[in-house]
Amino acid sequence: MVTVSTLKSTSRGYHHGDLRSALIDAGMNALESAPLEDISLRQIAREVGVSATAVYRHFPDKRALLAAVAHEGFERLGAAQFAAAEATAPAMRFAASGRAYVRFALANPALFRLIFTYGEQFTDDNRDNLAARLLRAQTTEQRHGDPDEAERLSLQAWALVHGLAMLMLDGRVTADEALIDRVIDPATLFIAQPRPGSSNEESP
Amino acid sequence: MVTVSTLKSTSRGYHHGDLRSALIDAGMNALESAPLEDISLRQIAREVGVSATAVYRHFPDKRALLAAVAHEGFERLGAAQFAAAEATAPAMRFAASGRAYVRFALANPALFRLIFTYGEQFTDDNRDNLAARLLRAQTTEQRHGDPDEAERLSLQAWALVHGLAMLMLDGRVTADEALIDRVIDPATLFIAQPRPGSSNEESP
DNA sequence: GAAGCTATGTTGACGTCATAAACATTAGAT
DNA sequence: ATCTAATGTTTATGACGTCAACATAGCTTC
Repeated sequence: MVTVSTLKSTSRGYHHGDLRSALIDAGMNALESAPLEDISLRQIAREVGVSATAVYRHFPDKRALLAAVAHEGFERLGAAQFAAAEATAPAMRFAASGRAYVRFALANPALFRLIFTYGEQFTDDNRDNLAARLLRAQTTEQRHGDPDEAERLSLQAWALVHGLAMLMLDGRVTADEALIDRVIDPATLFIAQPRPGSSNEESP
Repeated sequence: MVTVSTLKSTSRGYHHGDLRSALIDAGMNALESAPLEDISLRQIAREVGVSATAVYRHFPDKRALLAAVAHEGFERLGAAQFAAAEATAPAMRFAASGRAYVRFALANPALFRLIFTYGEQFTDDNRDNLAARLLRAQTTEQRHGDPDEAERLSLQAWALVHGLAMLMLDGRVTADEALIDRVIDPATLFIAQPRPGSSNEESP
């Protein structure tokens, strides 16, 4: 998190050294103490000790700066999930990385919102990041290699944890650790395989 | 949606007649053609044909005006879910109201975001609105009256559809009707009752 | 080394925003 | 009819994102 620019910032001059990284760091810091809508380009520039317009040498606009912060945040989210999975027994890893997702959101509310609000759209280039690979691997294993079912499970699992995180951030659901465990419960969620002939069983 | 104030607005004088409702209507309209972050108090006032500061006679600040719009939006979301459930065979109603939730979000992206960003916090007074009652009734039926399990299912179902809606709005998942059906699939979601002793069955 | 080019900063300005204070108008009660 | 409270307007303040014009300094090339 501390970059070359941070070290250089005490020592002068007209030129900063690594302003781009410093701006991203400052943006990340700002998000830790203020909600997303209060983050201003001018404030970030002030933090770094540079004029507001200097930002435009490195980013086309405010949105692009925040998108860079979001990118870094997304990496951290993936890393947090990965670490949680690694620290858990294999059979529980899927649920563990889901819980890590929600906990990350609660620990970094503004950053989490930023990731999904100002985040870059997914393209073939960036779709395959750490978190996505982890999810894909886990769901493929859960579905014993069936790619369609793994795809479905991926979406269901992602939607579930993302929705829970959002509802908790927005105060619609109490942000409580026990509640996270209760919602992300492998025993009550996501039937291992669709029961044969069960697709239309719902109609009377 | 068209209120008295809208009708009176052509025949105006110094006083507006029903400015409060007119501002809410104008806010609702604005959200249909602009993203949430572009909505300004001044623009809404301009739309109604009144000075920006007149708003403060009816709302303490911009946030309060938007909260009023959010309140109205939440009612509409609940009504959309209710209508979808009514138009569906009883056994499919739970899934139908979930799909309606996601479709409402896709049809009203800015309003949907507003509802959960600027929405009032839940209190004992307002927690029990139309959507909440519907969800509670449906989950209680699905769990044959077990209140704990109904509570859990409520959260799981809400988180799932909310997450799916958000991911689609944010462009992380393609906003596709078929995909909604695939994710909200009663056959692969939410085991009817937790299987006895199945908590640790996840390991291969 | 000196000269020049280019990357990287700064200054100042513009239009917009939310909001506050002081003032104007009008609808209703007396 | 007059008074008063509710409801709008004008004007002003400070912050914002962004643009255009200008300043500085680090690097390359001789």
